Amino acid sequence: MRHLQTFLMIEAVARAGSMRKAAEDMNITASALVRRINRFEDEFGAELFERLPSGVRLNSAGELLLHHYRATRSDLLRVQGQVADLSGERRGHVSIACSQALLPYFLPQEIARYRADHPGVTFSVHVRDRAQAEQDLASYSSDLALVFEPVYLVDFEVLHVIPQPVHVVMRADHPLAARLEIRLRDCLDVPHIAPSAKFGVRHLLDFAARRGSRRVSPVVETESFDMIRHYVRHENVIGFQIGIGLRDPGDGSLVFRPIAERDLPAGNLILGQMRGRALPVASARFAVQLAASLKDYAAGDVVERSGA
Amino acid sequence: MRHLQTFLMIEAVARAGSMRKAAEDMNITASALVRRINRFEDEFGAELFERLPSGVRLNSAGELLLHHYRATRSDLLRVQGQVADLSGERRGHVSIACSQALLPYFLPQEIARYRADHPGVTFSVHVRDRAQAEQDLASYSSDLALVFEPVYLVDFEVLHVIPQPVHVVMRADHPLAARLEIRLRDCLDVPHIAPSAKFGVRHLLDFAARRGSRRVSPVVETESFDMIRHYVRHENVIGFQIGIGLRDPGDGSLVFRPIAERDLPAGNLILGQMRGRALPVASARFAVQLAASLKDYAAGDVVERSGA
DNA sequence: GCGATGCGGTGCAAAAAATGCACCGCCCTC
DNA sequence: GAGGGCGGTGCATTTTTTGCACCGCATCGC
Repeated sequence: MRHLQTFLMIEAVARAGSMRKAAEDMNITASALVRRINRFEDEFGAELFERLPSGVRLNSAGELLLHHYRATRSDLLRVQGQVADLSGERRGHVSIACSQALLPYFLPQEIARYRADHPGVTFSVHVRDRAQAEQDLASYSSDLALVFEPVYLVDFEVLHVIPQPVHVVMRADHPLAARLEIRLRDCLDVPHIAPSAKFGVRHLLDFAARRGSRRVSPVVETESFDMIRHYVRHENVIGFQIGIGLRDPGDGSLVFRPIAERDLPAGNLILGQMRGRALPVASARFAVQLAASLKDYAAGDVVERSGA
Repeated sequence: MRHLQTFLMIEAVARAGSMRKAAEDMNITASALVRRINRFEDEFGAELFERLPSGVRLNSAGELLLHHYRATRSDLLRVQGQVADLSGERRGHVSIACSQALLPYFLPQEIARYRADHPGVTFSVHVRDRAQAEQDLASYSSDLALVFEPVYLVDFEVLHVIPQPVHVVMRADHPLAARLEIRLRDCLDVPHIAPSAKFGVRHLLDFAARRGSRRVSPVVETESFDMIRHYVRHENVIGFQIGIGLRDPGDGSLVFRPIAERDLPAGNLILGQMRGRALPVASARFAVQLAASLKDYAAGDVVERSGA
C-alpha cells in the first residue's frame, strides 16, 4: 500500500535512530527521507523526533503516531484478508509468537494441518520469551501468542488455557528414571541443566525451590530447550521441559516424568491476543483450531505422550 | 493529511454513485480519479465498486475498506488532538449528534461553558433522530450522541443516562393548564400537535396510547419541536416535549406539565459513544462535563424548570 | 587544539508520478 | 437510431519526489 510509505520511513528512522542510517535501509537518499519526514511533521502539526547531535529519537508525539500507524496497518491487512476471504480465496497471513516448547511438535503439526485445508495462508513464527511475546502483540508484530506462564500485561486477552506440568527429562539409565514419582528435592539433589530466568519453567522451579528453602543451581544454564533435550544425552544430568515440548523418541533412550504436583504446581500454557483487537480472518480461524487442539491435548493425549 | 487522499476520493465516489460526479465534487478530471481508483484496486487486490451502466456502487469489499478508512481517519484525528494536547495547546474538535430537545437550552449552554475553558476547541452539532444518531457514531461522523430513547444498536455504548418525563406544552389559557395532574387520556381527548413517528417522544406516546386502546391523532404532525413549541401559541392545542427542551419564557404565556408517570413512563435521555472506540481528548473531556451536567440536572433543576 | 567524521538540513536539476485533454466503446433512454 | 451519460485510455503537460553536491554544526580522537 503506497499511502503508508511515509509511516514506513518514520518507523525505519525510529528503529535506526538516525535518518541517514534509515535512508540506507530504505534504499533512498538521506535528503529524500529528511524532506519526507519534515514535510509530514509540518502537515501533522508537531515534531515526531527529538533532534540530537548524534541522530534522532522518537518523542512522545512520535510514539503516539507510530502506535496509530501500527494499528492502522494491522487493520488494513485484516480488511485485505477479509476481502480475499469473501472472494473465496482463503488467502492471508498468520503471525504467531510462541514459547520454544511449541516448536518441535505441537506448532509444526498444527500449522501443517491448517495449511492442508488453506494452502493460500502463510505463517510467521516468532520465538519469544513470555515478556517479549506480549510486546509483540502490543506492537502488532504478532497476531497471536502461545506462551507458557505469560507475565499478563493489561493488553493481553486470553483465548484458551491448558495446564502444563513441568517434566524431568533424562536418560533411561539415570537413577531417577526408575522412580514412580519424582519429587522436586530429588531433582535439586542431582546435577541438572535448566533454562535461564526469563523462561516460565525456570520461574516455576525457582519459586517452588525457594518455598522449600532450596535453590536451583544448574550445572548448565541455557536459553535453548533444544540444548537441554540434547545435553542430557551427553552428560547424565536431568533437564526440565513442559509436556507439550516432549515426545518419546521411540528408542527408549530418553525418559520424561512429571514432577509431583504438590511440589511444583502445573503452569499454564496460554493462547492469547491483544485485547480488543479484531484479528485477520486467517489468524482468527487458526486461533480457533489451536484452542480446539489444545483442549484435545489437555483432555486425552497427555498420558500417552509423557509416558516412557 | 495527504496520504489519505485516495480514500477521500473513494468516499466521494461512493457518495456520488458515479466517478464523473465525484470528480466534479473533488475538482479534478474524471480521468485522474478513475485512474487513482483503478490503481488502488490493483494494489489492494480487489475491486471496490460494481461497475453498472449508470455508474458505480460500492461492493462489500468497498464497504469493508471504507469502514477501515473511517476508523483510521478518526483515530488519526484523535492522535493529532492528543499530541496538540500534550504540547499544552488544548486544541481539538468535538462532533456530537443530538436530539432536537437539546438544541434550545442545554447544549448551547454546555458548549459555551466548555469553550470558556478551552477556546481552542471547536464543535460540530448534528441534529439527528434516534436511528440516525447511532449511524453517525458507527460511521465515525460523530464522536458523541446525546439522544432521547435511542434504538440501542449493538455498537452503542452508554456513558450516562437520565430519565426524562414527557411534558405537555400549552398556552396558559388552555383548559388543561389548570389541572394539577395531567393524565394521558386528557391529552388525547383534546386537539394536539405531535412529532412524527421516528422521534422518541412520539414512540412513547404511541406505545402508551395503544396500551389504553387509544390512538395519538395529531391535528398537526411535524419533525420540528421548534414548530410544536411555536404552534401552540397560534392555535390553542397542546404539544409534547421532554423537560430538558423546555424553559419558562418568563412572561407566563406558556405552561409545561409532566404527564402522569403511571400513564406514560419517563423515557431515557442517553449520552453515548461508539462501543470500544477511543475518543479524542476534547470529546472525551466534553463527555465527562456533559455527564456531570446531566447528573446535576436530573438531581435538582427539574422542578424549577418545568414549573409554570 | 584541530582535523576528521557523522549528523540534519538545503539548492538545484533530473526523474517519476499525477493530472488534464481529447477521445474511445458501451449501454440506456428517448 | 441518435444522443447523452457512463467508465476507461493514449499522450502531452504539470506537479511532486528524488538524487547529488554541499552547508553548518557538534562530537570524537589524536
